[in-house]
Amino acid sequence: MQVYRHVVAGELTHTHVPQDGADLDAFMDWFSHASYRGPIALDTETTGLDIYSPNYRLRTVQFGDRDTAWVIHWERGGDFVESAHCALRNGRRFLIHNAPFDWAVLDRHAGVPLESLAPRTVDTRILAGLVDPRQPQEGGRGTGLKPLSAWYVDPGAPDTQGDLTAVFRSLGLTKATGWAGIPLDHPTYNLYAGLDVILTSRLYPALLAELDMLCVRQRLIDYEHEIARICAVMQRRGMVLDLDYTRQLDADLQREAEHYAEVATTYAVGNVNSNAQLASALRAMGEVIGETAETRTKSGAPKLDKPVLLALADLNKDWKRVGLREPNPLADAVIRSKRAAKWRSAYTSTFLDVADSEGRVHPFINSMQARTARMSITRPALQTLPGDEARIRRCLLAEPGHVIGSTDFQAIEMRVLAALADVRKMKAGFAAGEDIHMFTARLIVGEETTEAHRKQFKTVGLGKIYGGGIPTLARQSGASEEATGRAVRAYDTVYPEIKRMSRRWQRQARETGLVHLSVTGRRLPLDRDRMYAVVNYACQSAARDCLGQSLIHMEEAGLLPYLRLPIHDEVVYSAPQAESMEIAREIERCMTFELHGVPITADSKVGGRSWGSLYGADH
DNA sequence: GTAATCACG
DNA sequence: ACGTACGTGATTACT
Repeated sequence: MQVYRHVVAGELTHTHVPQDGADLDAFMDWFSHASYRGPIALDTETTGLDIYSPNYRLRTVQFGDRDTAWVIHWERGGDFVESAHCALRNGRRFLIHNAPFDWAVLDRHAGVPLESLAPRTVDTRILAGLVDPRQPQEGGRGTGLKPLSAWYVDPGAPDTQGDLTAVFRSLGLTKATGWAGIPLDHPTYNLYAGLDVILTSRLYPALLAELDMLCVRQRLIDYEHEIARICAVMQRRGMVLDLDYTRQLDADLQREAEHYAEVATTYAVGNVNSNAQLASALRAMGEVIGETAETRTKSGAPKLDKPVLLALADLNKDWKRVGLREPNPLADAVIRSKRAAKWRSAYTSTFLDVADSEGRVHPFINSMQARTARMSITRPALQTLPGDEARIRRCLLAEPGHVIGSTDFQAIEMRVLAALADVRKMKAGFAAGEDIHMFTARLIVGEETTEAHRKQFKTVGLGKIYGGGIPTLARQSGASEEATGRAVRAYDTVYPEIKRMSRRWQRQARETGLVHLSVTGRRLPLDRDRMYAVVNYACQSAARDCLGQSLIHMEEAGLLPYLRLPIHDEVVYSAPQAESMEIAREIERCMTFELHGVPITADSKVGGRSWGSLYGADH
């Protein structure tokens, strides 16, 4: 038996690394008596993050409590696999920090279905996020194992991941190759593998005590674990990639990027991503850029973003000729080259990189990422695919014989605002089934309300949710500050409860440590200099919890196998063509309920085989 | 690492 | 006292 000793918070800990059958028997003996010591921490070390690539390997599985860890070398196969497998399947409850990752690894590479593991998992990352969702750079304690261990367990706890990258370098490996290349018996690798479970184990009682002290309800903790599990099922299912189309588009975009980059070089811009080169070249052509404060960035450089370049190229935001000026050919070439290169690197190339051997992408869904617990999707970032044309979304398909559907909440944040701030007239509008922005416009303008009025008050409503001021709203809408000011004052007159509730929430937060307690009991920390953001946080998090509750309804209704992605106020799914309308109706039903007397409603679109069929020119 | 940029709700 | 646009992921240039 290899044993490593390490002092954690002044106490000696032991990390055991079994070398033979007798050592594994000792592990099983420890494991079978571990029930006296509460839930066991569980972790894995693997060859990297590309869980779905064909040469991915599970290297070790670690188990531990507050002073003892066992690092089982899964990679050695035979009895090592047998022992770890036996422990994993024995029905015991486990603590995992960031469980969705280990669920996915163990489901795919250890034959432990997430249906078996997830219901007996407590995720310490979820617990930490319910205490304080902020990252260290936002003034929080973070939700990573390292910052949390430093806060709750031992300020001197090693940065097990960070320190290992230094070890990788000393072995001639990199961050990318180290996890796969480090020898299985490397002492630091094994010690740190063990420390991860020891730290997780020690985090647990500290977080439980904190949650208890803060009166965070168990119902919320359970709810988040269910949502995490549902999202893990969606990740495991993944989404079909149209490989031929994606390869073709990737090549087309590469040609497009290179062609326009070539054009840019004829204007002395050798690198279209260098704004310094671009600024001097545009000035040499006689263009006026960065002359006023508004046309410069924070650091004083001339602003050269998409709106600026589109205007120079005489294009509107739909990339159509305006006819206001002679198009600047350099600006035109640079935006086209940059867009093609970005679409390729962010989308098509990533799709091809992360696809599994069957051509499916399995995006990582972080079910409580933002401060408001909004979800995020990465590898690839499927929440941020271009919506103005369908080319990128066409890469993603429904299953064979299925079609893509999308059901979204209708104006969810406005409804949530009406419900939470108890906005009397707004609630009446929703209760009457009205289009809320038209309803508002009619309340203020009267009979002669036009589509332009609707648009104006929609902007004001969005401004209320974001906490925007008159100058920002005016800039957004293009209207004058006078007109915008009048519209905002009229809005405040018909819906006075919003401002009142904002002040009340801010006052309450000042009395309770700058934390707003959401309608679901979630703790939303506020920044002292941005207290006005409480309205946004309350609405955004309540809207997120509406989606979370809907996902739970959908699972209960047997719809989880169809679900593919949660996108803030929308779910995307793949449904058998013949039943697609019925499934869409069922999903709508799962997204329909009341919140404080305000109807929350949903609306579906059902398309063809590709996600792109719901977007752009195809639609 | 920070800033700038661009993609989304 | 007043007013403040919110939340993400990803890439690239530059220090």
